[in-house]
Amino acid sequence: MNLSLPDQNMHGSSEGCLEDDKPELMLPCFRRNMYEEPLASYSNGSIISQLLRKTIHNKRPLDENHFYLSGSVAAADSGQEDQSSVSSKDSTVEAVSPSDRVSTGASPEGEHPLADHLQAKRARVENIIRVMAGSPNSRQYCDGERSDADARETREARESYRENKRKQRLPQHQEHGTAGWQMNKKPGGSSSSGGDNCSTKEEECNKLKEQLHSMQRLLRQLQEKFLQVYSQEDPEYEAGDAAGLDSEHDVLGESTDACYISPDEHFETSSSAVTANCKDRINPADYLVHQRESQNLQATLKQELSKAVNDCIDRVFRRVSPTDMDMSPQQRVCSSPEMQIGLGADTESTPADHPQAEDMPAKSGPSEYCESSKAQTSQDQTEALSLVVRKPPVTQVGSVTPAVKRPYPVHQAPFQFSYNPPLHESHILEHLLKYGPHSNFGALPCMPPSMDRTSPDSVDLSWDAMAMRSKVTSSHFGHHHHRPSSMGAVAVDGLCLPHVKMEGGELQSLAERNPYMSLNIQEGLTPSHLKKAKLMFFYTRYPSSNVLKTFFPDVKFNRCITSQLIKWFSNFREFYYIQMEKFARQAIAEGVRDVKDITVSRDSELFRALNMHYNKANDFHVPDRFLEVAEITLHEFYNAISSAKDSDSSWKKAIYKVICKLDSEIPEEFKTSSYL
DNA sequence: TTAGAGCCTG
DNA sequence: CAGGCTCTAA
Repeated sequence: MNLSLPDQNMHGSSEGCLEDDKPELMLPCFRRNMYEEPLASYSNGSIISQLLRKTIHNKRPLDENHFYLSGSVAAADSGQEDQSSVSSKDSTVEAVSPSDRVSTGASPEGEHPLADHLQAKRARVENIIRVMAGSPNSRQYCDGERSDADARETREARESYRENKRKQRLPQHQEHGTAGWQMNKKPGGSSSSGGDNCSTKEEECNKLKEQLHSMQRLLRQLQEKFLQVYSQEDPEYEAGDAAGLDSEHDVLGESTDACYISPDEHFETSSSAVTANCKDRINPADYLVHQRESQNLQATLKQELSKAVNDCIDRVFRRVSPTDMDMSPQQRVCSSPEMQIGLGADTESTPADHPQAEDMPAKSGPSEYCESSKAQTSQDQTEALSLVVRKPPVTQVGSVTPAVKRPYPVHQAPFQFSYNPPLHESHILEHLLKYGPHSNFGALPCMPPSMDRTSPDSVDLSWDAMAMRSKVTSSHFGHHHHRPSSMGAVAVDGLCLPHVKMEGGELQSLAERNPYMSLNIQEGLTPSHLKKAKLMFFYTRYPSSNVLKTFFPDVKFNRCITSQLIKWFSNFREFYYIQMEKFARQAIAEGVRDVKDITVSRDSELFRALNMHYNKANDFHVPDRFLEVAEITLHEFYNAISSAKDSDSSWKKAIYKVICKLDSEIPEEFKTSSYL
C-alpha cells in the first residue's frame, strides 16, 4: 500500500528525541532577541555610535517640537501599540524609555556631561534601528489576536533586554566618549582621532563601511517592506496604519516617494528629534558650521553607501553565479535580496506564492535537487497554490500556471538543508523582509539561491515541516538522501527527520509561544484542508475533534474551525449515506436477492461515485478497508430497505451506529500539515 | 449549557 | 459545502 509507513523509526525513538530536541526546535533564530543580535552587533560595531557622535556634535536641534511630538505620540500610543505601525510607535516609545528619561529629563540643565546625552541619543537611535528590525513581526498582530498582556510582556522583555545591553555598553562609551566618533575601538586599538595610523583607520573604515552597508540594506528592505505592507493593508486597517505610517514619516522625516531613506538621513532626522533637548547647550554661532559639516558628512555617507551597495550587489552576483550559471536571468535576479526588493511587489510575492512543483521526479538526490529546482519555473505551478491561505495581498504572480497532476503524494525531501549553514538571524530577517510575515519559511535564505524561489518545497510547507527542516539544518543529518518515488510527503518528512515528530497540540502550543512560528498556523481552513479531510474520510467517518486537532496541526483551532471541520465530515457522511441508500435501492430494484451478491470493488459504480467525491483527483490510493466498510454499509442499507425498515423515520440510525464503529486508524502521514 | 449528529435547504 | 434547525447526550 502506498501509504504504509516506511519510517518506522519515526516512532519510538522520535518520541524520545522530542523532549530533548524541544529547546532546539524552538529555533534560536525564532527567538525574538535573536533578531536583535545582528543589530546589537551593529551597535557594538558602533557605526551608529559613530554617526551619532559625529552628528550630534554637528547637528543642532532644529525643532524642539519634534521631540515633544515624538514623545507625546509615544505616550499616547504606548498602551495601544500592536498596530501595523509599531515600528514608528515603538521607535518613539523606546525613545522615551524610562532610562532615557532619567538621563535626559531629570536634569535638563546640564548637570550631566554631554556624553550622557549622547549616550541617550545613541541608545535611542539604536533602539529605533532594532525596533525596525523586529517590527515586521509585530505586523501580524494587527489581526488583533494577540492580547495586550502578550504585547506588554514582549515589549518589556525586549526593553529589558535592550537595557541590559545598553548598560553593559555604557562604561565603554563613557571611556571613549570624549574621543569623538571612534568610540567603538577595541580596547587595545589606537585612538584614531588623530588619524596617525592610516592603515588601521582604513581597515576600520572598511569595517564600518561594511557594517553601514549591511545596515543600509536591511533598512532599505525594511522600509520597502513596510511600504508594501501598508499599501496592501485591508481597508479597515488602512486608516490606523496610515496614521501610524504618517507618524513614522513624521518621526523619521522620510518621504513617501523615496521608498528608501538613506541611513544617514534617517539617522539624522531621528537624532534631530532625540537631540532636541540638547538644543540650548549648543552654541548658536556654531550652528551653521555644524550644519555644513553635517551635510558634508551626509554627502560623503551617501556616496560611500552607494559604493558599498554596488559592491554588495556585485558580491552577491559573484557568489550566486558560480552555482547558478544555468539560471534564467529572472531566477538569478530573484536570488539577490536586493534585486528582489528592487523588483517590487510582483517578484516579492513570488516566493510565497510559488507553488510546489508536484510533477517533479520524485526521486532526486542532493545533486539532482538543484538541477530539478532550476527546471522549475513559475509555469510549473499547480493547485498546491491554494494550500496556504494568504491574506489579501500582493499580486499573485504564480497563480496563472496550469495545474499539473502528480501521483499522489509526491514531495521533495528536504535533505538539501543539511548542506546549508545554520539559519542566521539576519536570514530570518531577510526572509521576513522578502516574503512578509505571512509567508512561510520554506524559502528561507538558508537555501541555496537557486532554490530560493524555485524549490518545489519552498511554498507549501507549513511551519511544522519547516521546523523539522530547520532542525535538520542544525543537526546531524547526512543520510536518508534517497527515498522511493512513491513515498508520500509525510513519509519523506518522517524518513528524513525521524527524530523531530510532534503532535498537533505541541505544534500548536509551540507556535503560539512563538510568534514567528505561528505565522504558518492557518487562521482558517483551506481547500487543501478540505481535500485532506476528504481523504481522511476514507479512514474515519466519525472523527473526534481531538483527532481533527491532531491531524490538522497547522490549523489554529477555535470553536468555529472545529465546527467547520466537523461539519465537513457531517457533509461527507451525508453524501456517503445517500450514495449507499441509492445503490442499495438500486440493487433491490435490480432484483438482487442475496446481500452477498452485493459487493463493492474499485470497479463498482458506487466506489467510483465515492472516489469522485472524496478523491476527485484520483491521486490517492483508497485503502481496501474503505471498500470493506462501504460494502458493509451497503449491505446494511440493503437489509434495512429490503426488510422495509425504512418506513421507520429513524431507520438509518441503526446503520449509523454500525458504521461508526468501523472507523480505522488514520495513517500517521496525515498528521503532517505538509501532507498535501 | 454545550457539542455534535443529522436533516433540510440553498 | 454551509447555514439553520432540531434533537440528544453529557
